[in-house]
Amino acid sequence: MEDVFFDFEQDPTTNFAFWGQMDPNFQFQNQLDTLLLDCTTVSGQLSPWSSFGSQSVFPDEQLTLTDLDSQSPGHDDGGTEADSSSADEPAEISKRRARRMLAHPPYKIQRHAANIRERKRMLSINSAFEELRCHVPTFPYEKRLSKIDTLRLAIAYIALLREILMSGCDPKSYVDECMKNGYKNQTNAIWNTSDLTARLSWIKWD
DNA sequence: TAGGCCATCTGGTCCT
DNA sequence: AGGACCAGATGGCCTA
Repeated sequence: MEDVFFDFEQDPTTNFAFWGQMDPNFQFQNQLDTLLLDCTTVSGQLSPWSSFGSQSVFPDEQLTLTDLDSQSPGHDDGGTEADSSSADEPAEISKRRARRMLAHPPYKIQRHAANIRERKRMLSINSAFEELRCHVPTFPYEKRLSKIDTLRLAIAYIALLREILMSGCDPKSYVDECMKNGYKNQTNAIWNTSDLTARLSWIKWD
């Protein structure tokens, strides 16, 4: 886990992001989400393949996409490629031919629909991460947790909560005790890697 | 400028 | 057959 930025001396008015605050992109993401929902509806109406019937666009061709050179995604959809006559090798010709096939409108429409679905899926994952960030303890002005840090801290937090439950102690005194005595217990290893007790010391337990 | 993080596109695989 | 899920590739942004 990378170092977590935290400076107790830091002026609260500085521009360090606090995870509890609204993500500056949140509003934009919501708008994008709405847009994607609309697009999904539209793309559902489009139904890329149905609009072209059940007949394959490539009746004679079984495209071997894995054989294609990995063109930089999103930068060459195949439609911009010049028909150079310099490459005579059959393999090269086959590749170019395949790229041209991929540039056919039905494929592009289906791909575009898949991209929209994928973006929507990632948005839902990200919103779940946002929700999770709100449930893990952080320092008051700690930098917004990355996804991987959020997951690791959540795991550590759950482990600590389980220990507190098993101990039957008061949570605050349990954390205080851990801070005082250090990490003698091997079972603490799971959660003490995240400075969790230090973070928890900032929680108002009442 | 390098490295971390992230969004996006993409093709393959699995599932319904 | 089509959608969900996944991982790789890529480029942009930000920070030390």
